[in-house]
Parts: sequence; structure tokens; C-alpha cells
Amino acid sequence: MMTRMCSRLDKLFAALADPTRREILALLLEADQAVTEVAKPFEMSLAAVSKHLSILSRADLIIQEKRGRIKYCKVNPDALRPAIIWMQGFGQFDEFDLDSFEEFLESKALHHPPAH
Amino acid sequence: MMTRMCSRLDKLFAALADPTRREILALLLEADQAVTEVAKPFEMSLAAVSKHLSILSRADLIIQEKRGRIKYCKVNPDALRPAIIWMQGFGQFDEFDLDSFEEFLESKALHHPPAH
DNA sequence: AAAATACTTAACTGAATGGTTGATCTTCTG
DNA sequence: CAGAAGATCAACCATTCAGTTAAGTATTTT
Repeated sequence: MMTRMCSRLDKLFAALADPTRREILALLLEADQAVTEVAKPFEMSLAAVSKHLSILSRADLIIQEKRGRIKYCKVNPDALRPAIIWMQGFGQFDEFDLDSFEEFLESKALHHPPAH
Repeated sequence: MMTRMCSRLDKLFAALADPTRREILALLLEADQAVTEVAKPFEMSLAAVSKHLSILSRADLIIQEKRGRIKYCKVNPDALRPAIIWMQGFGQFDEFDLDSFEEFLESKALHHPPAH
């Protein structure tokens, strides 16, 4: 009955826990892709991949943008931040260079501008 | 029938995806603790917490050592390394200071020596 | 308008998860 | 030795999850 609460970190780590989804992320890091395109290299159905994508999307790991009938997917470079912050707490090490991380984020933000 | 294959990263991220388990890790970062002790602050049964602990253990996030009838649990400081490495790949940023991380690992290794 | 393309939704299946209670095993203590 | 304490195991239950196929919704093309 009682529908389960699910925090941001829950969704983030859960999304990362599936090998297919990590592979999808790796693909999307190479280049933005449409759903069908993402699905190509996988042996499962398009519907299955579409579900994985919406899980990644709800975890904020990717951003999907629909243009016409095509839905483009791209990595959200900000996505890992909450995980990294949590992991810093884990280690009590604050050696993660946030400045360089910021730089990376900016470079990512300008990368692969959505194709028109 | 076909039991699911499950990689190291799968287990690691899956273990981190549960809020109870993250809380347990936070507790264990403060100090090593016996199973019953870990279970105290939680509203669930001891058996449930025991299961969480064995999931953390199989994910290599904690190390359990039995002395007599008491099983002590402590954080495995090395645990997050595979995740960090994967995340570096994600970001293509290599700003994570591995040297400092090593230092941390060493300091952790000497911390909270198991009580005799 | 009809057909093809891109994708999602719905309904279903089998397996995994997170929790329960009660029994069991081992070890310590009176 | 008897019993209490520490922890796990076994069986069970409800929910979630990853996948399937089939149908449905937009949008584009011809």
C-alpha cells in the first residue's frame, strides 16, 4: 500500500547499478543520440531501452529533448555531483577538485550542442 | 532459473542505493560497531539490519570480523575506489586527487583498531 | 490520405528486494 | 549445566524491476 519514498541519491545510485544503463551513459558521453540510435547496439527490445532511458532521466543522469518525432538524449554533466558530495562525506577526504570539476561542467555544457 | 550475473560495480552501486545502508555506513564511519549495536537506531528488526550488513559486506563496503559471538563491522576504506574510477571515466575529469585518496586510505587503515 | 518512423504505454512474466516472524546455532555467563 | 545474548537462517509476503510483446500516439514522408 504505502508507496515508497525515494530520494535523489537513491535514484541516482540505483540508476547506476545497472550495467546496461552504465553502458548507455558511456555511449551518450561519446555523442548525443536519439532513442532508436541508443538502442541499436543492445540486444533487448526498443521498449526496454526506452525504459532504461526514462530511469536515467528521472535520476537526472540524462536530459531528453524532443524535436519532432525524435527524442534526443544527452548526458547531464551535473548529474554525479550529489553522489560525489556524498562520497566525500564517506571518505572525509575533500581532495576532489571542485574547481576543475566546474571547468569540466562548463566544457560539457558547451559540448555536443543539440543538432538542428 | 538463470541466476543473474552481477558485477562489482553493480553490487557497489546497488548497495549504495538504499538509504538504510547509507545510514549504516555513516554510523560505521564514526566507529566500528557490532551488529546489534548497528541495529539499535533503526526501527526494523535485527534480522533486517543483519541482511543489510551482509549486502554491504558482499559489496565490499564493510568488513565483518567475528570475535566470539560478536561480529564487528567496519568500513572498508578501499570500497569506493571502483566507483570513483568509473565516475572519472564518466566525467573525463581526472581531478580526483588519488594521492590524497591514498593518504586517506592509510589513515583509515590505522583508525579505529578493532577493540580487544 | 495512407503508410512509415519514432517512441511510449499497457499488460504480463519471472526474478530480485526489503521487510517480517520464528527457529536455530554459537558463545558467553551465572 | 541452564539460560541469556549475539547473530544468522528459513520461510514467507508484498513490492519493485528488467524484460517481453502488442497496441497506441505523434510526427513525417510519399
